[in-house]
Amino acid sequence: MSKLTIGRVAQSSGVGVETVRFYERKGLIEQPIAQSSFREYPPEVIERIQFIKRAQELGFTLAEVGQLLGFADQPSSSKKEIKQLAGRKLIEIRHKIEDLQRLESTLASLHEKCSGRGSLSGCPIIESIITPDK
Amino acid sequence: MSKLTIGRVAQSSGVGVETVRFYERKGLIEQPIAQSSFREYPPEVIERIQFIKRAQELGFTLAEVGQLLGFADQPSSSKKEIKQLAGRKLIEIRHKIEDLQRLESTLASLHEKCSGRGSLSGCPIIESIITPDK
DNA sequence: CTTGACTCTGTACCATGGTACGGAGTCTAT
DNA sequence: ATAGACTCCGTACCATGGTACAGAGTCAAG
Repeated sequence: MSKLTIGRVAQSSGVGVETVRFYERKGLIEQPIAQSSFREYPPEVIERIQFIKRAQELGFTLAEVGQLLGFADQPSSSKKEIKQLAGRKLIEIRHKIEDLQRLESTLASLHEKCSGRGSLSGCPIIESIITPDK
Repeated sequence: MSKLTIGRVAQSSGVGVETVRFYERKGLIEQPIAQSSFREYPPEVIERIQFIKRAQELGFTLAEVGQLLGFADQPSSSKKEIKQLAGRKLIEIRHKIEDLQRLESTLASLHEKCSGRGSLSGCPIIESIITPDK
């Protein structure tokens, strides 16, 4: 039942004090009802912040983390909603990978073609930017 | 020798008027010396803007496009510098791909594991965010 | 009872790549 | 000569995920 100050919460969860307030403004953590004039957090808020951090690592934006938390907060939520959210994110990530792979192969072949010696004239990288063949 | 107004330049190169001025502020295109009180562009500026757009498509930031243009503008530049810039970008892109691939496999296995049916309890996606096993 | 550490609110700022707008000036065609 | 289209500059705004700071208030220890 020991209530935590924002500073302790921040330190325990590995973020800055400003970040905790930022998450509060974004609606990711509820502003606690305090007896005193300072915020008083229950210890669970630390796990909540770590949830946010890990969801971000999985590629979710803060807005999406908000949805995940919303589902997690409602006992009536269903796995279906979570699965759909994860599915959409998965598709997004796969698209991003494909885009980057195309980019990589274009840039890699240019990089390989460029001798790296001599003046600029005839540099395949510059040439291809000037006159793309796609 | 026909000088172009900013509106024509924007239209011909497929960007907005504000974007042309934005690129000027960023030093990507030089502010033209005008006889009149309006900017007067040589036709070459259209290719320059298209160069910017294509370099962006290759994954270069505007700051890097600025470097590329700086090299391209100096006849004394060497292929070496360009090749180095492209090489760094290539490494960056490959790192990004690897990060996303790790993400993809984590999320894909969670997505697969989740039945998508029933209440939230035991949803592997939520569970894994709460208790990551890595 | 005062000092120092902490917290409060509100706002501004960072990068990135633009977009939008107000109010004034200018240019062109009729 | 005047309407309408265009341009000027400076500044503010968009999203994203925070970070920083000013000036005031609060709290605990000595």
